Parts: sequence; structure tokens; C-alpha cells
Amino acid sequence: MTSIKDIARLAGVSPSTVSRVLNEREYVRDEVRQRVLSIVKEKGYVQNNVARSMVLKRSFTIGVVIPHLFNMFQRQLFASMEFFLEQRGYKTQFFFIRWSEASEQAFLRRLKSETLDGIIFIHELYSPAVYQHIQERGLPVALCTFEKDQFDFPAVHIEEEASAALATEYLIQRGHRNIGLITGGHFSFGKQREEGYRQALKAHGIPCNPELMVRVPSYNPEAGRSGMITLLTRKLPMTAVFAATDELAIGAIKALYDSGIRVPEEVSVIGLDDIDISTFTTPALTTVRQPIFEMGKKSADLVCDWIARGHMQEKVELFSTTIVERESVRSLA
Amino acid sequence: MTSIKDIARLAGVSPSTVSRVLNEREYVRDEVRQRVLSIVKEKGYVQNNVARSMVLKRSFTIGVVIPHLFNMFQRQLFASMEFFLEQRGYKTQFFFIRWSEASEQAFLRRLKSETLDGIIFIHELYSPAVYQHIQERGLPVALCTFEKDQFDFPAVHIEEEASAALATEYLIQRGHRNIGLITGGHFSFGKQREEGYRQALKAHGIPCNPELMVRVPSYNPEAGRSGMITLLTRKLPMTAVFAATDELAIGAIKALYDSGIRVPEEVSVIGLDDIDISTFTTPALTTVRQPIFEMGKKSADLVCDWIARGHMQEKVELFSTTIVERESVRSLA
DNA sequence: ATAGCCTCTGAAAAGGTTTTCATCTAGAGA
DNA sequence: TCTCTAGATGAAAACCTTTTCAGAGGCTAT
Repeated sequence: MTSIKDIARLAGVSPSTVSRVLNEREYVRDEVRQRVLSIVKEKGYVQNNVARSMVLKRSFTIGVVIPHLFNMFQRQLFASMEFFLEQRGYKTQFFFIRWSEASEQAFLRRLKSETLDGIIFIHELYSPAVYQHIQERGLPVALCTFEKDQFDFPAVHIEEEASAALATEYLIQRGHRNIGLITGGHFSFGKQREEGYRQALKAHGIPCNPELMVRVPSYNPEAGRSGMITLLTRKLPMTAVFAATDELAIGAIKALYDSGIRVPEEVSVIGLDDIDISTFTTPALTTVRQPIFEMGKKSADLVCDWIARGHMQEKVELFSTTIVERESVRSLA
Repeated sequence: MTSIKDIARLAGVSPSTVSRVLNEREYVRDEVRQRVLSIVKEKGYVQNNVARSMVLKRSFTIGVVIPHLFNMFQRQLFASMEFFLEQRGYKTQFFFIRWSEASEQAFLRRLKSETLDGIIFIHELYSPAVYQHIQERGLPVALCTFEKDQFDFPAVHIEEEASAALATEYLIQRGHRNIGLITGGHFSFGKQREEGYRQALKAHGIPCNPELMVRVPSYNPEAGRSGMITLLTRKLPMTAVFAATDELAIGAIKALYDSGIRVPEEVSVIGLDDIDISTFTTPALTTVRQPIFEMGKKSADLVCDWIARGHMQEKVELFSTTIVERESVRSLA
């Protein structure tokens, strides 16, 4: 591999000068610049990033960490982030963390020895040790899809409770009173969305029946299906279900279909997220839209801006959500 | 940040000795080892990976590159790879390439300046320049989901044509004669699957009607939907459709549903891939299963083994596919 | 007793880049 | 003519490891 020294020798200048040319510094004669550049091109020379990182103490790499699962929502977010990160000249290093103390410990160890310039979290981690380390180190960070009050980090997310209330209210306004809930146990948004559901019921004077609520261990369609089956076996009157995520909703619709219950004629289903696939379920899923692409961009921007500026700035970036009317909810009126 | 020198000073030994302890080399007195280790622990010291990379000329990083799209199939493959890569002590750097000459050129530049230990491709790239560079450099590589005959690289994939023929034959055996095809233009597997479809028809003496075949520009549900609509507007007799991927099939089912055509009563649909979501479509998608998880693992193994061994070994790893019978195909008999 | 070997340890070089500091040259102003 | 300044360049240090080489000390076998 050709190094900067080789180029320097060939161009009859010092490595310093070559470095200056490469990094577009001033104080290089135009003639010299041209000569160096032409030799760089001729030799197909490219800078050695490891050596650069070493002296610059920067890696031009942003870590994106996804804990616990890697579902469709996270994929869309991740794709969006990678897109904008690359636009701003950063590489994306992917961290996938299993939901266990041990896995998070291992991640912390990796993190410490890594020279990341910044880090983005999609959904929160279990233990605060990682956040603590990041804060002590002053590593630029963005929290996407959650907020960690105990730490002063910029965060990108939606108003979880309000969004869940929006979905529930949508059902109430269409005459539904016996509304089931399927949500997950992990992650704060699962509880927040449950809370939004409760609030909406309360606001309309509808008693909250614990028998109509079910918590499943994950957020994938399989969990949604099992949640729906649980709900069905209780044989309560129920004309609609709010599934805390679209993936749960997809599973719920499947369970209803398998039980011969028509959606939305007999039971309406509403989700929350608006992932790509939700347009393509049968019936198409009525849901609450999170601006996933924009949220990915914002997360990338927050970290990159922090790095560029040298210090943190914005604290919380709230995105608003909207109902997307499709086919899975029926009006009882 | 504490460095190896600080540890050395504190332990009253030389950096060499600390390095030996850290890397579990022999020739260190046990007493010294203990002393160093305790100071390492006390100071929370971790090795600087950039410096290590520099001298070792290894980065412990494998690049995973996904060209053009980032669909559900690729996501599952990617998740599998990351899982096994991490198990073997490698970090995963993610590269997403848009389908353009410029984007591939940019990737090549990035690749050259990177100190990757190996690289995995999911689906093929357009230009051979990247493969050429990798071959010249002797970089360990695995091609997942395709094979590039002109280069001598290990590859992990299924028998595309045979798998497509399997799907088509499944329809033929159930009495279907007017079978539509929806496939994509990009990527070799699109054409190979089309070829498998042709072969199966031919093997059963069924004439191949170009009017029943449609090529769409992508492999997502939206493309599948538009493909199905095209097919429907031709108003030909058609009792079944083979969609070259599950995502296309999902879109096709949606288009049928929207047109009031029942699946599978009026038109049967079969896909190929067996992605997670295919269990949850309504009706559940009958498809041909690729062992995605195993293929991800094998790809990771191929690269890691190559690195460990120092030279390439296996050439092609063929995985076999099987029909997964669900609900979207009806027997005409 | 001595040669030879083995274990343990440290000094120093190497890896490729950036940056600071010093030096040199040329031109401007007095 | 001399001094000053600004532009252009190079030498060398620094970044943090690992590894080679050499040397010291102790033990064994002759």
C-alpha cells in the first residue's frame, strides 16, 4: 500500500506538504498542489483512516445501537439514519444488543475501547451504566424514540401517550366502547401507550377493564397474535382493539382472521407507527403515523451537529403524529 | 484516557510486559501478571482499538454491504450475520449502496481507505470494479445470495432457478395452467427465477405466454402491487401467480384484494423467500423457504474462517429450498 | 566449573498520519 | 541597504500499541 511518504518522495516534497494538500490547507503553492494531486491520482492513493483516526482522535464513525429486537420499525429508522449519516461523511457501525445484563455489559466494554465520534440509540437500554459512561466521556449522543430524564441528552421522539390516546379516541369517536389493548412489557413506550389508552377512556367516562388489556413479551406479529388469542379466549364483548405497535396489530388481525372473525366488520383494529408494510395488510391497517424517516434524519442531525459544534444544544425534539385512515376500523354509528 | 504506559508506570513494569499480559502471552511471571491485571481493573483501562489496528493491521471489523434496497429479506440476513459476527469477535460496519455508478464509485473509495478484515455482500453490485479491487487486495469476502463467476469468491446461495421451478411446479401440480409471473429487473436472481418459471412450464408442456409475465423495477410490496395490476388489466385467463419474492407476493395479494378478487379461491399466489411476515399475511403466504438464518451464519463463517485460516477455501455453499404450504394456493382438481 | 538453555523483562522500532515549530525566501516598506 | 512580514516548506514529535531483539538471571547437564 502506498503511503503519504511515497507520494511525498515521488512529488519531491515532504509528507507535511502532501498532508496539507490532501486536507485542503492553505500555504501550499498552486504548482506544488497540482503536482501532488496528479501523483495521488496516478497512484490511486487513499488516506489510511486508521492512522488518521489515531492522530485526529476521531473515527468518523457513528454507532447505531438497537437493543433487544430488530423489527420493521427499527429497520426503517436505521435505514434513514445510515442515509443521512453517510451524507454527512460518517460511517455507520451497527450494534445489536440482546436484552440481558450480560449483553449490555459486553456492549459497554466494546464501547469503551471504541473510538466512536457519536452514538445513536434506537429504543432504550436496560441498565444506566452505559448512559453514565457516555455522559462522563462527553460522547455526542442522540436518543431516538425515548427520553431518559436522568441524563441530559438530546432526544427524538413522539408524544407517546398523546399518540396512543389519539388512536383510542379515534375508536371511541366511531362509537366503540369495549376496546381491547395489546401492548408489550419491554421499553417505556409500551407502558406510555398503555397510559394513553387509559387516559382516553377516562376522558370519555369509559371504565377501564383490566380484562380487556393484555401485555405480551415482545413487539412482533407473533406476540400480537398471541395477545389477540388471549383476549378472545376471555369472551368479553369487544368491538375494537388498539395494538400498541403496527407489528402487534398485524398479528392481531391474523388471529382474528384465523378465528373467522372479520376485520373490521366484527372487530376493528388500530395500530401505531405506520410502518411500510401496514399499507399492504388485508384489510389495510388504520394507524397513527410516526414520521420515521424524519425522525431518523433528526437523530443523525443532532449527533452530527453536536460533533460539529463541540457541545450539546437541543434537548428534546418532539414529532407530531397523525391518524392514517385505512380499512381496519369500522364506524359503529 | 489512561494508556498502556500509565499502567506500566503504575505497575512498575514496561509497556511491553503490560501488552503481554493483556494479550495473554506467555513469559510473564504470575506475580507480575496479577499486579498488572489488578491495576488494569482499578483504572478501568481498555485497549485502544485504533492503535491496535494500526500495528496489527487488523480492525476486527467486517463490512456488510447491502446494495440498492434494504428490505425484509435483507434485514433478516443482516441480523443473522451480525449475531454470528459478534460471536466470533467481529464488529459489523454497515454499508448501504444506492444503485448508481456514482454511489458504487464512492463506496470503492471508502473501501480503499478502510481497514476492514473482511466483507460480506448481500446481493450483487453493478460494477465489477469493487470485486476487482477486493480480489487484488486479497480481502476475505463472502457473496451472499449470488455468485460472480468471473471472480473466485466463496458464495452462499440457493439454486435460484430450481427454487423458482419448484414454486411453479407446485402450482402446475395443483392443476394450474395459466400462471402469471411477477419478477424484478435488478439483480441476477430476478432473471434466474424467471428462467426457473420458464423451465417448469416447458417441462410440463405449457406454452410460455409473455403476456402473463411482468417485470417490475423493484422488489418491494408496492412493486408487487403494480405488477399485479398490470397483469389484471390484460384480462387474460389466469388462475395463479408466481411472485419472485415474498414481498412482491404481498403486494400482489393486496392488488387482488383491492380488485375484489379472492385469494386463493379465484387466484392463487405463491412467493419465494419465506420472510417472517409471510406467516401473517391474509391469507398466509404459501412460499418456498430459503434458510435465511443459516445462510447468514454460513456467510459469517466463510469470511471468519478465511481470515483465521489465511486463505480461501470453499467456493460455493448451496442451500436447499422447500415448499412451505400455507393458505394462498388452491388446488384446482 | 562452565556451557547452554530457558524464562522473564525492557528498550526501541514500526505503523501512517497530522501538526507544531522552525527555517527559508521573497517582497514591501523605511 | 536593512528590517519586517507573510507565504511556503520541512523536520520531528505525537498518537498508542505490538513485536523483535537483546540481555539478565537461574537452572541443568556435562
